[in-house]
Amino acid sequence: MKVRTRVAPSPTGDPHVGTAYVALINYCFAKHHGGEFLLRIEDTDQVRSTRESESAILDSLHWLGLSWDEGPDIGGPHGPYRQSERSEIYRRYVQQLLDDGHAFKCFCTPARLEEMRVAQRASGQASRYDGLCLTYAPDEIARREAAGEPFVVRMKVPDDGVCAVQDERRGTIEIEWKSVDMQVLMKSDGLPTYHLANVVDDHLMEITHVMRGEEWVSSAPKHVLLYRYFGWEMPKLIHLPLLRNPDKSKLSKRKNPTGILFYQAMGYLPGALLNFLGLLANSVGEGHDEMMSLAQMVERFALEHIPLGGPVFDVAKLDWLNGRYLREGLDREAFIANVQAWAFAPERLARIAELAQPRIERMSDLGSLVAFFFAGRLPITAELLRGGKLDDLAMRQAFQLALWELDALREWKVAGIEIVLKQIADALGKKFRDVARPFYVAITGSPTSVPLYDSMELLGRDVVRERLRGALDVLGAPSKREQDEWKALGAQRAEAS
RNA sequence: GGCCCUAUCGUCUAGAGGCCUAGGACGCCGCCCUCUCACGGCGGUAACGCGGGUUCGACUCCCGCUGGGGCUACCA
Repeated sequence: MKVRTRVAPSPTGDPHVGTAYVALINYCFAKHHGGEFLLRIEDTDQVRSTRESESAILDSLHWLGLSWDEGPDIGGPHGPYRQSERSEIYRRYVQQLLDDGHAFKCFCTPARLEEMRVAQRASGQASRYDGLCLTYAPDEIARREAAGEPFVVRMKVPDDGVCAVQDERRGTIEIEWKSVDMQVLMKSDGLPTYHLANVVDDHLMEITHVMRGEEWVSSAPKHVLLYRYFGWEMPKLIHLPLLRNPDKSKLSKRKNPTGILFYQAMGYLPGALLNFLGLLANSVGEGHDEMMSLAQMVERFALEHIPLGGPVFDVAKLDWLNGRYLREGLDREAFIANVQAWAFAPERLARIAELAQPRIERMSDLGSLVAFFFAGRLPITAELLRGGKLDDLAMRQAFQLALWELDALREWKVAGIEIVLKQIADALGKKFRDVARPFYVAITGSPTSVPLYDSMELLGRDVVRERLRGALDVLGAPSKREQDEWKALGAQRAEAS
């Protein structure tokens, strides 16, 4: 049987290096065995999923040099490849489970469920649906449904015994059924949850090997059970380690740049980033050069060399590799072409020109005026930040608030950025003019520069986040306690507006 | 709190009972090259978390502890 793997990102934010990591492993494994690799979009979360995010993810993976045999952009024989377009399929399978008595309708309110969980936790129990709606007679269920009560569909889960999950890399993982929750399979909006959609799609798309993040280990029994209920053959399971921050916690943008777009903006070469992820995905044997192409990674790929412990994303090593790509991997022409594409892409250059042209008297003024567009972290000093009217506390609060609110921004555009910064001034009870100054310093490196919002938009969310974090570090990163207090500032603002 | 995963230099890792006085890569330090810097070359620093077993022998197998991580949603 032909090996078929997939990567199934959820389009709920900026493209993440973790997605690329999982995609790379799935790609290498499939291609190493002469199989197929496909991409599926898991956008069943209507609230958080966006089309912008989806295309950003696809673009990023393409930029890295990854390609797929089937996917939402290119189609294929098992489509559609976007879960939001497969609702009818899931509805049918949910109905089948209902008919077979493997699932049931649940009318419990969020409040009741919350109360139940609090009680369970207090008594040292695993959090698990207590089965109330399982006790209703058919006519009771029909009555509630007819009355228009919202409901979800949950899967039935055995009360006793253990579920043996077979992981091709980790061996057998045993989890007691009583610690497995009666998972919601279909939300009250009629859309499936991950668990149902994932199992149905993997089966229909003939996936043979599911290689996914370690965070899914604990819900694997639910998937095993669903395959059993449907009478389908289980694909092989391989749980991949999670990439980590230097402090070993799960890689997060709060602590580290996690966006593929960030590495793009910083001038890393796609091959270098992909190569680096490959180093974390599959150890290179001694005597082999660590610098390798995708084809070489495919060639050398071995399941048993996937690490089990979560590797720290070590930017220093990425930097070294990228340096080699820059000086060994490119001839003079290619180097120039890359620099041109990175720094002087036509639209970007046009925007920068628009900002700079009115503000210069000699073309030689250009360098210092717009240099910050072509830099990573800026060498900001506390003295420079302190030149305005805000004291350290106010500046730190402003930066921290900005970090939070800017992350929550759906669209990274001038308009949204402006609103966020103005609201921060309000929340702090300061004049916007005074609040703006430290932002100019943090973002552009100078209190006087080209317009701030445009600069921020052009720089991109990830680079802005890094610079704000850098400025905050210079003044002193807020303590846990300060952060808790400051969160209220943001909340008050939200209520007021 | 409950359940699960995991554990070799600061970091990524090799190691599948004797080949280990534990190897490689990044980082760091030193030397060389050199108009500076970088590159490059050479050398150095640095690890088997702890305690019990099993065995003639354990970094390698088993158990416990500890550390780290994940999950615990009508998010994925």
